[in-house]
Amino acid sequence: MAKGFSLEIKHVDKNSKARYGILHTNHGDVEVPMFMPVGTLATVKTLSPEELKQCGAGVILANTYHLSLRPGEDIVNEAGGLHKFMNYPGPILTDSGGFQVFSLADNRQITEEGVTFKNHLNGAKLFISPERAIEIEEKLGADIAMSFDECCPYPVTHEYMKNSVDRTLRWAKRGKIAHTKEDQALFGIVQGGEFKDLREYCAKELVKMDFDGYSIGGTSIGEPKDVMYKMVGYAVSYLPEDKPRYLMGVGSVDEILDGIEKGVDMFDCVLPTRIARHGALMTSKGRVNIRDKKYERDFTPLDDECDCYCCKNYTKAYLRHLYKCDEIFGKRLLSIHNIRFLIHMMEEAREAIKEDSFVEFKRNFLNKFNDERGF
RNA sequence: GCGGUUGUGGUGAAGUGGUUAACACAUCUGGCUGUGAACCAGACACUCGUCAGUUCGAUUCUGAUCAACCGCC
Repeated sequence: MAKGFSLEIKHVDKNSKARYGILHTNHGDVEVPMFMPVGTLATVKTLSPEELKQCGAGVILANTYHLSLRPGEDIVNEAGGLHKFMNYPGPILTDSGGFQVFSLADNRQITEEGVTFKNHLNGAKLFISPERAIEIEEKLGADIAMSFDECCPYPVTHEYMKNSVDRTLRWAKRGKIAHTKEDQALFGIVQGGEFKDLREYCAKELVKMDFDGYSIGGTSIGEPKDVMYKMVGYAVSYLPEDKPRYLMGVGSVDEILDGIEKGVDMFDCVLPTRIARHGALMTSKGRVNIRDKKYERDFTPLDDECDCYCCKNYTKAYLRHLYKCDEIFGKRLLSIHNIRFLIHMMEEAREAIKEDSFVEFKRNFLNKFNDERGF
C-alpha cells in the first residue's frame, strides 16, 4: 500500500451497493463517490486551480502520454512534479496512456513487450511499455498512477479479449514490479469487455497482485448503455471492499448514478468540459444547448438550482451571446457550470448514501433531469 | 450627358444552353464519454437585378431597362 494513501469507507447504502467514504491522499482528503475533472495537458481546459476549488473539485486527472510528448516528463520533474508545475494543491491522478494508444495513435503494433505506434503530433515512432509508463508517471509525480493496459475496441471476440486480458494482466504485474515510488498509489485496470467470465478473471487476478485501487476500463467506447452497465456490474462484484473503485471515462449523469449504485467510488470524464466548450450544458432539468435561438432573450440563469459562479451571476442570453461570438470567457463560464453541476450531484449523492436513500435520490434526479430532454 | 465594368442566397463568391446552382462564412438544429477537438454532422437560393426576345429548353445567348462602381466631358 502506498504511503499516505487509503480509503476509509464510512457508510454503505442499505438499499444498494453505493458507498460513502473518504479517500486519504498526500495532497488532502477527498470524499467519495466523486467526479474528477480531466486536465490532460496539466490544465483543466479554461479553468484555473482556484476555479476548480470553487467548483468543489478534489482529484483531477492528467495524462502520461500527452505530458511525455509535451513538455516531457523530465521538465515536469525538474519543475518539482505536476502539483508544483501546474499549481494544483489537491490530489492528481495520471492516466497511463493505454487508452490514448487505443484512441488516437496511428499504426499501433501491440507486442508482448509493449506498444509501438506513431504519435499524434508529428507521427514520430513511439514505444510505450508498462515499465516506460510507470517511469513517466513516477516523474510526473501524481498521487495516483494507472497501470498500462490494452483497451480493446468494441466488439471483439471472446478469444481476442481473453488474449488481451492476459496481456493486460502480465503488463499490470510488470508495472507493479517497476513501480517504486512509495508515496504514489498504483491502480490496476479491469478489462474483459462484455464477457462476464473475463471481467471476473481479470478482476480476481488483479486483486491477487494487491493494487492500491482498481479501475474498470474498456467502457464508453461505443457499446450500448445496457452493455456498459453489465460490464460495470461484473467487474465491481469481484473487487475488494476496502480499495477504491474507479470507472474510467464515465461520463454522463445516468451512467455515473448507475455506477455509484453498483459501488463505484471515482469517475472521470471529458464530457462536461468538452461539451461545455461546444455549448451544451447539464442542468437539473436536463440538457441545454446554449446556442439555441430560444435563449436569445432569456435573462434567467442557466440552472436556477445551481450555485456555481456562472449561474449566480450570468444569464442565458449573455452566455449565448458569448458563445455566438466565440468568446473564451463563455467557454470558461460554461465549463465552470458543467464541472460544478456534476460535483454538486456527487455531493447530493453522498448525502443520500449517508441517509440510505440513494436509490430514491437517483430516481428523482433522473426523473427531473430527463423531464425536458434526455442526455 | 457620353463611354466602360458589374449585377447569382444574410455575406464573400464559383458555375453551366437541359432533371439536385460548387465552395466558404453567417444563421438554424443535432452530437460529443480514461480530450490531436473554439470540433463533427445535418438544414438553409419556390431560384441566378427587372422586362422582353431567340430556343424544344435560359441563370447561362440577344435587346431594352434599372442599379452600383469607374473613367471622360
